[in-house]
Amino acid sequence: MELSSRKRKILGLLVERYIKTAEPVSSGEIKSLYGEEISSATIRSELAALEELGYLVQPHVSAGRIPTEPAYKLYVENVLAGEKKEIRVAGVRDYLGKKIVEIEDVVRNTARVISDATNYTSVIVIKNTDDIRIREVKLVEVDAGRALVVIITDSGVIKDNIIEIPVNMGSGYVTAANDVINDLFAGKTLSEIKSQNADIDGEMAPYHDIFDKIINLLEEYASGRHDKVFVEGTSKMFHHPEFAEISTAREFITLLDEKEKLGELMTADDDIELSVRIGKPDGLNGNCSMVTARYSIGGAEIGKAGVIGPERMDYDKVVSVLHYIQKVFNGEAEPDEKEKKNGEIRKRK
Amino acid sequence: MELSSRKRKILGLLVERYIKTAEPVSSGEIKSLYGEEISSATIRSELAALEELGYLVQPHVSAGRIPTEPAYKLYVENVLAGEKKEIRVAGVRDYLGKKIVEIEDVVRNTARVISDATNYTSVIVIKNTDDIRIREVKLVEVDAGRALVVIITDSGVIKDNIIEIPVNMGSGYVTAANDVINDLFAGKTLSEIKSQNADIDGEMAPYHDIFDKIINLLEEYASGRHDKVFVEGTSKMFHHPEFAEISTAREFITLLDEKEKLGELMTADDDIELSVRIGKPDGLNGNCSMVTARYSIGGAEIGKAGVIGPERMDYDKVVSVLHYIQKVFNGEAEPDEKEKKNGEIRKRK
DNA sequence: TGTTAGCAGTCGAAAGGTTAGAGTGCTAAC
DNA sequence: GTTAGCACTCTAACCTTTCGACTGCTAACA
Repeated sequence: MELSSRKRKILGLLVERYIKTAEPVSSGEIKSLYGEEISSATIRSELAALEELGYLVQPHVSAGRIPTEPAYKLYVENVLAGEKKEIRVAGVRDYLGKKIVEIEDVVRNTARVISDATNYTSVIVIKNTDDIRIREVKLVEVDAGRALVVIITDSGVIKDNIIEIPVNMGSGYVTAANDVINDLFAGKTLSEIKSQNADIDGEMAPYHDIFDKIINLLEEYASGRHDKVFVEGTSKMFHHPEFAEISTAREFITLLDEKEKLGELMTADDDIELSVRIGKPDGLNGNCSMVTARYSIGGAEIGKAGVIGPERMDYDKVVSVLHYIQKVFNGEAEPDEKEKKNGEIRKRK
Repeated sequence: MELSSRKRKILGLLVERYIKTAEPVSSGEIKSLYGEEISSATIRSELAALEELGYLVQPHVSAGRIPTEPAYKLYVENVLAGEKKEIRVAGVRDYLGKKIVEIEDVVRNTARVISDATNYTSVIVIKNTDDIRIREVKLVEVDAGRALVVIITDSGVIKDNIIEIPVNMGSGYVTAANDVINDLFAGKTLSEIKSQNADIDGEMAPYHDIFDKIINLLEEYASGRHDKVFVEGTSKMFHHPEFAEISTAREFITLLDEKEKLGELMTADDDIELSVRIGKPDGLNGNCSMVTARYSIGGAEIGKAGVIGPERMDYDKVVSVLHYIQKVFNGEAEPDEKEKKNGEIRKRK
């Protein structure tokens, strides 16, 4: 059912007001925000109607009204449909332009910037790419027909695996295999190696079996890896009155503490470029909301960045900030004046 | 001034009791804990004396007493001097024995185990080892006399550095330099490379200058890196009544949020094997304590693991747990029965 | 039919008052 | 030096009262 335009206006004002003050909004307040001349009694009857429709509730009879979940949803629809506010977040490029880059630092800094700009807790998930890079492979014969495999990758070590090897292949077989295999794997990513697969027949044939087994190990390893979750600005929650109650704060911190669960929550709406989830995203008990954005560097999707905060969240601001960060990472945002000067160098990435 | 043995006993009982209940302890309670026959009036006069000496305070006149900082310090001295409780923490070896190991996972798991075993928030710092491993060095001539250097290390990329190169060295000079330099650096750690320094005269001489410049870049990079800080079990703080007040909780979370500061705090007492700091460790306002232990793997010091909690902390348990973890990492702890079975394989690390 | 002023009614938050009980310090006796 | 006894203090919990913020309703008006 469509709302009358006056109802929509009143509801919009009320939501915005409540986002700002966190206090129930009275008919009088709306009257003074309304612009045109209108009596509070008229507003009261509209409010009563909106309450009937489920958009508002009263904490108690002698209080103003506060928005419900559907009201926020309606509000966010408008925010997303309208022009995005032009927000420029200072400091993002400072570290992106730096000469020395550690990926973790970039992520941590970005999370911090988002948190500082929005004043909410920010979460970034780096999706587990299963393209691991192999540094070294070692084969050690332990007894006839069995060899120990140790694989050193960029992110860790795969050890203590025994594989079967062909017997009766002569004394130098394992050391030879070690060299061949290591040549095939070292410095490459798993997908690069797999695409070589076709080429390794011919003289490599005797090692084909071992090759396959190691690929299996790597794939098992890749599937067991999990996304990395970064949280910044946890203490920001205390800036918002909904977390003044210790029990609410506890629930919130507990969620942030369970990184795996949090990661799943973040990556749930994976097909949506910019997703807003309002109220109890499954597993979150307090009335919280999450806004998450996919982000990619140079076209490749890296993961998700987002914000978690109270249902009464400044969606407009949060959406704008996340949108801006997205653009910066995609290289779409125009640089600031002062940045233009040394743009030539900075563009190299 | 030495305390009489009765005073010491009473103070010890009171501290232990308070650690358990978090409530002011009355003379009557101590009477019932005391063992021998003694009247509460006698205890009261002893308590009054201990208060005079600064070991106790009363929240108000009709309440029992709670220990002060000096009282905890005295108590901890006894804990550290006495035999460490034999604590065995389940699950530590589970992941240490795993076939697939990512360093971050080990750290995160360890932190989680410490937190779960102690019921406090746990912090682990991995000290920045300045022994970076270089994966690849690229030299690209940009114009006469200048080349762009890109260094790829295990932990990140050093880019956008322009160095001066000798002119008039012929057309192939930079590409040749690129190969030589890359051979010298790739796959080695910074300290390994530096120890090669002497050997690179002779035919390498023309590249010596570039070599030095790259070493400089790497050293600058190494000095700019910082320790990695892992926090687990933040929500555990809510299990303790001192954090029921929102302001205390906020201070605590804020500290945990500032990772750099936290890292500094953790690594402050770096010469002490197992350090206990009680009450306001500089920068911590709430009355908190930290217990930290150095830990090493295979002799090499890796960093620090510790626990942060209220001043009223179960020091005995925390010290025992950290001590046990230390032993496990040093390979000193005896394996459990069931672990002995597949010990041969597990010992390889 | 929609809008408005006026007014009675409701409810929470703040302030003040009372009570019960826990624990002390002091005193006097042993 | 130790102890029983007792008066005293102070908090936490509970009640009561008051104040004022808003509302819903009613009746009048355009």
